[in-house]
Order: sequence, then C-alpha cells, then structure tokens
Amino acid sequence: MARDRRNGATEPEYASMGERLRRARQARGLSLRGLAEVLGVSPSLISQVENGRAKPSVNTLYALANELGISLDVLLFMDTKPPARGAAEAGTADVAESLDVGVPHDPVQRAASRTTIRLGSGVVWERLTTESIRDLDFLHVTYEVGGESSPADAFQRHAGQEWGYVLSGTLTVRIGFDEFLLRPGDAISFDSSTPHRLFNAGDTPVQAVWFVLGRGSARVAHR
Amino acid sequence: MARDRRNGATEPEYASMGERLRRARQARGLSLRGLAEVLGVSPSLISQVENGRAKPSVNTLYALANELGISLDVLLFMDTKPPARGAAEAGTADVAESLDVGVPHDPVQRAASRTTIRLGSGVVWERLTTESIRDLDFLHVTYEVGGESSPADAFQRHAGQEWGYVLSGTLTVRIGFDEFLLRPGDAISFDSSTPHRLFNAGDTPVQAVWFVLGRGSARVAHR
DNA sequence: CGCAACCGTTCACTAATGCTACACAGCCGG
DNA sequence: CCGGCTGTGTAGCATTAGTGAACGGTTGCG
Repeated sequence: MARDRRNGATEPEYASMGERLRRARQARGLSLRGLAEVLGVSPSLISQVENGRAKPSVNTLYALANELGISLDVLLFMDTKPPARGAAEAGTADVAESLDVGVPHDPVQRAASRTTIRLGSGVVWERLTTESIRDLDFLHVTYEVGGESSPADAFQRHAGQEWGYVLSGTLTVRIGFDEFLLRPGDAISFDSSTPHRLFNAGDTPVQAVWFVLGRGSARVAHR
Repeated sequence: MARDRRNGATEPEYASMGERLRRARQARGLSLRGLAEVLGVSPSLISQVENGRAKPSVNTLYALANELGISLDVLLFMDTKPPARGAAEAGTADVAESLDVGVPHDPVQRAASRTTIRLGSGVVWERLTTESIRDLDFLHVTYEVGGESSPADAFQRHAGQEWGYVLSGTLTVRIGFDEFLLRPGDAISFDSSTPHRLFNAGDTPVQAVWFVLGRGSARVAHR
C-alpha cells in the first residue's frame, strides 16, 4: 500500500513547534495566562501546546500565529525547511546579542536634520539615527542618475550583512555574478562579504532605505 | 477601545483557503481520490475542506501543504495572494505563482509577492525578506487609520532593538513616557525592552519600513 | 514570618469535531 | 446498457481539543 510517506514527515514536530511558540510569547513579554485571555482559550491549553502535550486546532494555531506575529511556515516547517544561505544564518543572533550597547538619547531623527555625507560618485548617505552606532548603519541613500557605489570594475566587499528597501527609482544590484533590478517597494538582503555593486542605471534618482550590520568588525565578537 | 478580543476576529477564512487548495491540487493534475490516498485520508474529507465545509486538523493541513508544496502562510492568511503582475493567463498564472513558494536562495523580495500577516488591530506586516530569519525582522508595516500595535492600555515589551522609517502618514510612537510624532521621512530607533506602543492617530494609513533585531534572543527580565 | 498574587504544570473529564463509510449524481469511452 | 472515472452530501462514530480545578514554585508586600 502507498500508505507510508516517502517524503518523510507528514506530521509537524509539535515539540519544536511548542518551543518556538514559547519563545515568541516570552519575547513579547506575554504571560501564559495573558495570552490565553487574549485568544479566549484556557491557560492550560497553551501550556500543553508549548510542551508538545497537545495539538492545537487550526483555529487556535492561526490565532496564536496571528497574535504573536509569527509565520506559520517557520512554526510548522522549520525542521524540514531547506537551510538558508548567506545572509540568513550568518550569525545574526550573535550580532543581536552584542548590540545592546548604547541607547540613543533622542530616538527620533527628523527628516529635515539628517547628517549627510556626499560620496564621490553620485551617492548621498543620510544617517537615520541621531548618533552613530558601532557596527550599525541605518541610512537613507540616494543614487543620482548614473550614481554608483563603486566603479564598474571594482566591487565592494566588507564584513557584515545588509538589507535594503527601494523607495523610488530603479536600482541595479550586482551580487557576485547575479544582477537584480529593484523597483520601488522591492527589498533585498545579502551578505556583504559577497562582492557587490549598486548603481543607478535608470533615468531618475534612486532613493532607498538601507540597513548595514557589522560593517566595522570582521565578526562582531560576542560576549 | 479595542475590538472584540474573545472570538471571531482571529479565524482563517476556510472558504478561500479551500479554493487555493483546490487550485493547487488541480494544477498538479491530482484527482481528489488520488491525493486522498497519498495522504491517507478519505476523499470526502478533501472535498469538504476544499469547499469550506470542513476544517482540517493541523496534521492534515500540514500534510496537505507538504504534499502540494504550498506555503501555509499563503494558505491561511487570506490576503497573501499577490496580484499577478502582467500575468499572461489568469488561471494558470495564479496557480503557478502560488505554487513556487519554495524559491530558494533569492536575495530579492519583490513588492508584489510579499508574505503578509494581518494583525488584529489594523496592522499589517509584510516581510521584506524572502525567508524568515531568526532574531531578525525586516518589515513593511501598515497601520490603518486607528491601527495600533497594542491596545491603549497595553504596551509592547520584548527583547532586541528596532529601527523604523516612516514612508507615509503620521505615526505616533510612545516609548516609555515619551511620545513622538513621526512624519514621512522621519526615523526612529529604540530599545525594544522599553515599553512601547505605536499607533496611527491620523486620518490616513501609515506606511513604514521596520527593522527589528534580536526579538527572540534574550528574554526580557521580568520586573 | 505569613499572605497574596502571580507564574507554569498536571490530570481527568467532556463537549466538540475531524474523519470515515457509504450512497449518490454527473461525465466519458466502449 | 455497462464499468470507471470525477466530485458531492449525510449520518454517525471515534478521536481529541479544550476546560477547570488543583498543584508546587517564586516574587513582593505589610
């Protein structure tokens, strides 16, 4: 009979799912009873689910994911998912842990009063934080028409990872041997150690929000 | 005042979920009975699920998604269906798009195909990365008019730090006892362990890019 | 030191429902 | 007419998701 599965598990691993749920809940500072009341279920149910002793219904699982803002896919498929490459797994946890240095006095950086750096080749960086932070850049970037992060024959390569979101214009990104065209609303994330080059091949300026992590040190030391 | 917290609001739309399932199955050329046998369930169950007459258990839903290679997020969260961009043929294009969820190693997250999570209180999260990453969220956030990250009397509090950039609308941010009004172009960064609450007190939706780091890593000390 | 108010965990019971079995209607080629 | 395929409804049973009360462990206050 074809009853047994060839593709391995047909059943989610409720144990690890419970752990992920627990961590998500605790990260939100929610108590077991508090979350239970919001969802309209009993606290014991959530406890049992988190400990893998009970399997929630789709309704409650949905509500759970919804309330905690967590993806159902990572919740259920985490173990069977293909491994992430590059930017994904590359020690973001370490970076995050060592980042607790320094909380800015003024959290708000107004659009009008940004610190601006004009780079040579048609690129403008505007800092989106009120003070500079070690190993972290939160930037508003403008690529003038023809602007480029580096000459056509020279690629950037540095430590860290970066994430970008294009506000307007069309930004061309080369990462390794791959080339991507980012239009407004598109986002990108990649490991900065992969040679990359960003330029504006369009006919309107490109504006984007950029987030660079761990640029300074080879690998942010932890602990 | 928050909306009804108890029941109702947090429930997947089984009707549209059934439609997506049906199209995914048909796109694979699977008959109802054929799929049923592979999964080890009865054909009538699948028929009922596809017609929204029955709610599957987590087990069968998982097996279903697994076998059809479809994402649980697009399956359950109703508004995850991205509008086809320049689609040639309606039916097949839709199905094809919803089926290629497993695109691996793509650094680019297109605006049209973001994974979307609709939170209860007028807040929509759209993931700006192609895969979910531990301890890191890169998000496009929408606060509907009156939308709020948490009820007026409940503040968020979790591990990590976050950075935000407002694209449009006016976002009110309360951090501890301070309140800030963010207009388009303004940015903010703060420690997530400080109680905070974000809401849209304006009369237009707020759109923002958000970056959260280390949400799941360390647990916040409890008082 | 109580005492209270939280926290999460356990366990037996039951109300709810996921699922099956079976019968049914429609369509096609022989 | 078949025999085989498609998907559909219904009745009912077996499973289980969910409850509520009790438990032990911390924390903080008077």
